[in-house]
Amino acid sequence: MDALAALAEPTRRRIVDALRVRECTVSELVASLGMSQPAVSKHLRVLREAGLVTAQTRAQQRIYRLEPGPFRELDAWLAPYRRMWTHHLAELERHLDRKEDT
Amino acid sequence: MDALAALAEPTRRRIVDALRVRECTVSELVASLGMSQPAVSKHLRVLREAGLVTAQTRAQQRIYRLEPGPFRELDAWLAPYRRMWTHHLAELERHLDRKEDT
DNA sequence: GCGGCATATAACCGTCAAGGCATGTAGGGG
DNA sequence: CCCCTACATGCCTTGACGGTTATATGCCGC
Repeated sequence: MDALAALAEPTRRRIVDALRVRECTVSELVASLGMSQPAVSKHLRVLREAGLVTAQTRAQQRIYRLEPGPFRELDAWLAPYRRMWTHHLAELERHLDRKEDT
Repeated sequence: MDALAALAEPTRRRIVDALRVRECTVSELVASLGMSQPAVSKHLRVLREAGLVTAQTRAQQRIYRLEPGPFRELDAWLAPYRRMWTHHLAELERHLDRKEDT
């Protein structure tokens, strides 16, 4: 779950949120984030090493896009916890049913 | 998504993994984690402030249990990304269908 | 009330990450 | 070739974090 650590950073979440809409070059991300270019490149490196994004070279530009794998892993990790609130919902329903009887 | 930052820590993930099975006192967590009690208490504080756990006082013990809310939020945040790999799977299926034709 | 148990907080230290600036590198255009 | 563009990397500083030991707080039994 290395992806989780990478996504803990607000800036990096902003990056993946942007990439979810469409793939972007570094310059586009720099513009939309209002941060220095080296800072953005460093965040992209972290995301790359976590496998969350990949870069494709076109001329001098690097086009970054999301990679689904780690998101699936995160989803799988979260799965057992999903049972928690579905169970809660079931309990709530039972409770409401009992109240309806009275 | 403050919960994400809290869950980025491996030790804190071990704690929530333990609490997923059953609610625990601090001493039980200290024993199962093999760490000093203050360290565990600090992690529990972070988890509390992120709303991931709540504590119930019984005598001198604090019984910690998971709170579903933030996990649901995390799930909701992840939802749009889920579309990503389901879409990929659909593409893969189409690809395989085409190969089957040849 | 007092001593002891369970937990929280305080003070401190080492480490690490995020941001800035300056510089390196690679590819295209003139 | 040269230079400019687009990006990566190195270095530095600062602030936050995880761990420790020592100490405070809160609650029970006697």
